[in-house]
Amino acid sequence: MVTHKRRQFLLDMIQKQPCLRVSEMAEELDVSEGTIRNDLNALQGEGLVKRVHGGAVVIERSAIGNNSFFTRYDQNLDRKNAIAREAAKLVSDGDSILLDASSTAYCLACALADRKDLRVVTNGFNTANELAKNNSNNVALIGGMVNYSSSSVTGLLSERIIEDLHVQKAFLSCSGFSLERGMTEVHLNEAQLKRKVIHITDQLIALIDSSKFGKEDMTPFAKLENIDKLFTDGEISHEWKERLSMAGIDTVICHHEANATYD
Amino acid sequence: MVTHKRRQFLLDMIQKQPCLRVSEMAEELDVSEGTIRNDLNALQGEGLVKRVHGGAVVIERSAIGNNSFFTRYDQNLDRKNAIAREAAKLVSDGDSILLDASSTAYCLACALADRKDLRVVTNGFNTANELAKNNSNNVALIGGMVNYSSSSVTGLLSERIIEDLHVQKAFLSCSGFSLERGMTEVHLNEAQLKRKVIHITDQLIALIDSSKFGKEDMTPFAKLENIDKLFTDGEISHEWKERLSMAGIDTVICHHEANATYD
DNA sequence: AAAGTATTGACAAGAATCGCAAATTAATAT
DNA sequence: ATATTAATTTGCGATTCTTGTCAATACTTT
Repeated sequence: MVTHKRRQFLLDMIQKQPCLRVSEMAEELDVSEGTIRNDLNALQGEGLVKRVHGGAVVIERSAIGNNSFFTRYDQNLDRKNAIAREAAKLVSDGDSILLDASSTAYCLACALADRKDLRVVTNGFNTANELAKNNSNNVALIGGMVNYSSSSVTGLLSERIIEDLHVQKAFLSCSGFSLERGMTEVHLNEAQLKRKVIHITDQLIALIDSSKFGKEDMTPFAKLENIDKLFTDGEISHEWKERLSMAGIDTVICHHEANATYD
Repeated sequence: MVTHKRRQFLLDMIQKQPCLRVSEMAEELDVSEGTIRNDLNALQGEGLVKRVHGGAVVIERSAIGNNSFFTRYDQNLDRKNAIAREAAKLVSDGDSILLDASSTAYCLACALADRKDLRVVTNGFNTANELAKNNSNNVALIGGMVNYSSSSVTGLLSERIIEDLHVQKAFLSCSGFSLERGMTEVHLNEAQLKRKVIHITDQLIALIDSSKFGKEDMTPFAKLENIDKLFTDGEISHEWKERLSMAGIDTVICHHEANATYD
């Protein structure tokens, strides 16, 4: 309770005066610097601020669309950020990568803010926009039919373009995952696009938060053997951990460092 | 934080006064020149500035702050809305139309909110998003390289896709207009895209607010005889009204509230 | 063209800050 | 009252930032 209040207060402080040192905040609130650091990291986990050396800055939410993308984005944000943080380690300056239109991929895009000279292909508006903020990056948005609710494009135009591209790493999410059918997707269009992606990437990296395991949706697009690396979060069950291991899938479990706050 | 804040501040300084020496900045901010150099190099790494001997210049003035699309959008909003309101009358349910990424086209998109079953092609994020809110519409976003500052896509991908499409009406804006060179555009990419558009549309409808008349920018993309109809606002000078009339251009003057006058 | 001045990147020393993990304290449940 | 869990503090090695120095490079002036 006290901690929650303090964090709200911190948010206010940062908003009003964005050049505070950790030490100043610690003194102001009469707690140790370590606590402030914990708070700042927790707030970062919730996607409310971005840490910078010496403090934190408020995050300005992308201008495009106050639609349902961000409601999806808010769900399980900590898990997604944990996954994004780990997955980001696979990307170096100058890499060519592909991201889908999922909110997890958007988190990854945010986590790549300090990379340079990336060549990015994506079909997500917000992801494209986020990465295009950095002028050294080269961001290609795949064309196609616009889906307002997911802020993405799919369809024939997209698929034909994809065929002519090639990337080192493709980061794909899915709406369901099972050992039998691999990665599955609710929407046919999305799945078709992702199928094509598999053919034009050196590595397929799956970003699958723990809630997706055991669900099977309409359209499968990637079998287990297509997956080069799988990132998931710490909430995954022991059973599934076991199964993935047995299936020989290179799995990374991403724990979020900052514990969830409660009211 | 101090360092992040300082770098933001540096960006501002450079933007406002692009020929500052490192030594001046160092004194102004009360840090060593080495620090300024580090900052400048870091900002260059983020693709925000380009180093030059003695200082740095901004890469793209507009890309620094928040998404500049909406700052452009706010300028002369009345005029744009007047134009959009009139131009919208040309569009009926079920039409296939093309809109560019300009803020005027975005106004038009907003004015088309109550149309149904439109088939739309555009290269502007916000325009696409606005029209895709209506589920009965079919909105295609042209793929290509993302330009953050204008929230649009251009480039080779876009151009190839355009060639395979066809629309009844294309609504294009421009950054300059003269009788000799017709519609001109500051950015080469934009102009190239628009040139292609002319070939795949039955009608070209020009949306040109009065501030553009008499300006000539780098790249021409449409001659007078390409223009089927021209919409502008009431602030246009008598001279230009005369000239357009003499040139035989079908012009519509759009007044803020009252009805438009037709010549 | 040569001399003179300014600016540069690179490096190293020192300071500030960071993340991590273990220890301590507070809160809550048994 | 005691055990358990969450929150905070503390200490320490690692990292990042700042600054000053210095040789190399780029501009200016003569």
